[in-house]
Amino acid sequence: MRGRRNAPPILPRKAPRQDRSRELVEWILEAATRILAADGLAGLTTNRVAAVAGISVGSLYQYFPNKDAIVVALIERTQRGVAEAVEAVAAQVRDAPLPTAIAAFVDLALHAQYDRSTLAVALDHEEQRLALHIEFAAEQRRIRRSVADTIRPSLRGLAPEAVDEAADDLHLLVRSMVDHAGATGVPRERIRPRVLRAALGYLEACRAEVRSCPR
Amino acid sequence: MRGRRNAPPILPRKAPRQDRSRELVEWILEAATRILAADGLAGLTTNRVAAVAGISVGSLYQYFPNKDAIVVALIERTQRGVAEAVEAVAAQVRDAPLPTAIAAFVDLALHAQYDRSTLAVALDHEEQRLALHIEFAAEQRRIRRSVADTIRPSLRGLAPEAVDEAADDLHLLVRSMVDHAGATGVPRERIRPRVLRAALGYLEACRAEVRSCPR
DNA sequence: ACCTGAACACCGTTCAAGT
DNA sequence: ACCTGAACACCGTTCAAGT
Repeated sequence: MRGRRNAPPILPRKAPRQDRSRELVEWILEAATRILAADGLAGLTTNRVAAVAGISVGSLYQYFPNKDAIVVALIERTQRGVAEAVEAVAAQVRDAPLPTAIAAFVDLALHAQYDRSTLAVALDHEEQRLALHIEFAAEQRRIRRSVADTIRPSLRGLAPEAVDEAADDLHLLVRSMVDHAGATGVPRERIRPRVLRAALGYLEACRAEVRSCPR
Repeated sequence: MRGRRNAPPILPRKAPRQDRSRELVEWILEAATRILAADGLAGLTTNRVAAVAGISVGSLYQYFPNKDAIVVALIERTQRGVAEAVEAVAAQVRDAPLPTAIAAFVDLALHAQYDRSTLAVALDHEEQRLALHIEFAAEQRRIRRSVADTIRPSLRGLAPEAVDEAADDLHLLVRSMVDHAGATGVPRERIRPRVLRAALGYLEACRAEVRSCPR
């Protein structure tokens, strides 16, 4: 477990119980969102967030222990949206053949990568950096479950944990390829077949393994 | 081509032609290496680098236009080592069957991820951030060529550019899975078979494509 | 009890002054 | 021509002073 030592407190300082507090947190996140969308990470300073939110820096620090905590909160919010989208796709392709279902997931990833704002791109990078210090486990599990449910019928005979692992691998594989393509300027229609090949190839390899040593 | 606008000058300010200059650059990089190894990215400040290198900050800025340029230089140096290792492996498995060859590449990646210093981990993260502003193209091409040479015999009938793409995909896929496993604490022997499955599955999917529509 | 914002510590970068 | 390091601008974070 590398990189987990000395983890600074990154979570929100206190759960905003009162309405006013909740509102304040909302203002802060809204301000951060607007700044990120306009100027990216370079423009995001705590003083600017406070100014745009219409409060003082001191107040900001009452709700977030440091700057990263603001970014983490935004990432969590974004990830919730991603998890919901994945669940929606999973529901839609419940009875579709595997290649169709996988294609739907891949297209969702492509959409997320190619049709999105500076904001989302900036958050994506921070997510990778912060992932070493904090776990975005809850949303990760929702995504895993949706993918696992989708591929399970095709992997009959595989241990449940193996299906979960396959779902995680598939998720990572698709996301890595799509992210990298987007970052290096490979056009969407050029990367799509390659991602599909990787995803379906991986699943086919899993099936071959089941066939060769069934349980 | 996202993220390439406003690219600040990140390359070394001047090629150190004289011996003394070359020595200075060497001192700077050595100091940076030592600091990164000891304290990670958080400890890397230009003033500290200068102090450890035994020069003044001003001199440092004569050879590197900014802090990132130092990190980029270190990354390039590291990548040269990686490219050499890949080439060595490729030469070793030249006549081995495909699964053996792929396993050798995967083991190289596993070794790089699991048996390395704080320094390498820190550089890895910076590489992903800086990749948006600068291309580490030369070493990338060397790696691509080695992998492409290795898989080409198994992909007879595929267009040359398609083989290169497959090599890039394979590289990315292996590296992403291994990096992620290392970062989340998945033990090496648990991730190994999954990476092999992904890599070989992808290649098998490529071969299936060739068979279904030969040229 | 909570908000304010000047102040602190620190960092990347510059540039007038030296040699 | 090249090096030096104080100084500048700026940023994250704190805390004494207010209400």
